[in-house]
Amino acid sequence: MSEANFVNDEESARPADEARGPGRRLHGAIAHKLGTAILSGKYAPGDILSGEVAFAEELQVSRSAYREAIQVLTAKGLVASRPKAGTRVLPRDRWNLLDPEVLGWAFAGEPDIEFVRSLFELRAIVEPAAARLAAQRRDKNDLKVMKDALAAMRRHTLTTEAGRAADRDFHNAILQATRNDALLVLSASIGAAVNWTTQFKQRARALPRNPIPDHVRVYDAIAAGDAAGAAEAMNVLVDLALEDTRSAMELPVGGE
Amino acid sequence: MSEANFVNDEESARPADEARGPGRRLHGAIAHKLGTAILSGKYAPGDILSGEVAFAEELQVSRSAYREAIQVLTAKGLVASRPKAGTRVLPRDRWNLLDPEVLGWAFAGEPDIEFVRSLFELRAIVEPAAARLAAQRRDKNDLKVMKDALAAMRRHTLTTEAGRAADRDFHNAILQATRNDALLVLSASIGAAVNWTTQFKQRARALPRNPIPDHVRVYDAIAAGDAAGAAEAMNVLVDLALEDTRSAMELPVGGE
DNA sequence: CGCTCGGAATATGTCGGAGTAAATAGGGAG
DNA sequence: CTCCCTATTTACTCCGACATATTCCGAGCG
Repeated sequence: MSEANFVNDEESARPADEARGPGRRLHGAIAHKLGTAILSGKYAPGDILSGEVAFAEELQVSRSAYREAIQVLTAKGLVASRPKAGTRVLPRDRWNLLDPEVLGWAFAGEPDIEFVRSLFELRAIVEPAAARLAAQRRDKNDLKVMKDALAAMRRHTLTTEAGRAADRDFHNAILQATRNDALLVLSASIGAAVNWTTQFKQRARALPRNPIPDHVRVYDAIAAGDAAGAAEAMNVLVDLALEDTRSAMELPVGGE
Repeated sequence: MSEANFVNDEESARPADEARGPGRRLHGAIAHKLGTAILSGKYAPGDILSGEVAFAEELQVSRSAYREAIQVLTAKGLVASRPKAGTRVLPRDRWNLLDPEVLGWAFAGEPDIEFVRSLFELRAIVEPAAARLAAQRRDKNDLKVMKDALAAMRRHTLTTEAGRAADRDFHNAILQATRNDALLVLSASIGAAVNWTTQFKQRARALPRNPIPDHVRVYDAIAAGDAAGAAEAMNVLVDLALEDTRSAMELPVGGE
């Protein structure tokens, strides 16, 4: 129906250089620009973003556009505004790091290694438990989605974007099968970690293991309703991914 | 520097006692009103919020105020707006349920039992693992914060707001000690679940166990650096809280 | 009778200005 | 010399108007 693609995900995809023109979602572009600047450390916590008028003039946009962007950042816990005091960057523990858009900003430039480590620890904690719940609660449709994702992973390799998307879909289907809304919100964070794994391994030219069999083991346990087996299989999968990524991270990022 | 306490958050610290008070900014009040309406199910996913002008007239505010509120909801993934098509409520899996403000909206009215269950499952998954990491990484300051929180829990009972705040502080300190930013973001969600536990048990007049000894066991294990013991002790703590809440939830909410 | 193209209506996105609250600096009193 | 009160400056918050993009509907054509 027409409601299917109502959500336009391609917002904030273009830089703000064309701010003057009839761009779409001007404040989205500003928010992207400021968000990446904050996440990359260009603005440190406690720093002040000089006033509305200064920024609006610098970016050649009206104050409203800048203001709406600030509103977005405020809603995500990145900044706080007060009269006379200006807009300040909040300390990191206020940031909503699991917000999909914030994650995108974090991975837009060179993501912080410590943050990637945090994400992998989150995976190692959440995904085995999620696989356990999924084994108990999955229905036929969940299994079909997982099976299709596995097939897509086999068809395209992990070297293609389609393959990585299938990988994310597989992990997402497990979270969906837990019937837990709070866990489902983590899908963006876990997807980012999964994506980072494959992309990083590819960059480091270290693709020592074929991850498909490990995924199949997880699927089989979930399909069989084997909760303990699913948790253990997922544990193995995450541990291997963590190990590969950790060994790859020791090397300098730019291999060439 | 003197910039330390710039973040006087009088909006995220209070749970829901000042729900109707327009103490915040105007657009914040609108966002609260609309957010609670969406979270309570008054607006179902896919529903359209009639145009800006209609709402602005209905609420007796200007379009900008309404618009900024919509911007906040959009940033939290609750709604999406397109020209001519109006503003629609997104499906639940897009909502950022772990956002502190969204959580506050969810608990403002009668929270959904299924959602509370999801939050408790999240606790059961994350907190033992967090205690394990905390036992390995905590420093003296972390232990001091936990000890102070325990003392405050003893001084005030769980029946007072101060006591509940101390309870949340204790669990928060554990997350802080994990040195994991991704886990730290979950503090709001876990704090909401913790708060709900004590408040609900109080309402149901079922306070069968003194939770302090369980907390002390967790603290001792973390202080001793006993990772496995900390995880197990936290496991017991969460299981008991879950059991108590589950048995209380069977009863009708209004005990009188 | 069905499809396509074009115009009009409508809701969103954007802009600049007025009002208000807060922090700082300066002056006066103790 | 120190402390408190007040006035000014500053920057956010709110408001109404304009521009623009998208959708719906109708007319014309095949």
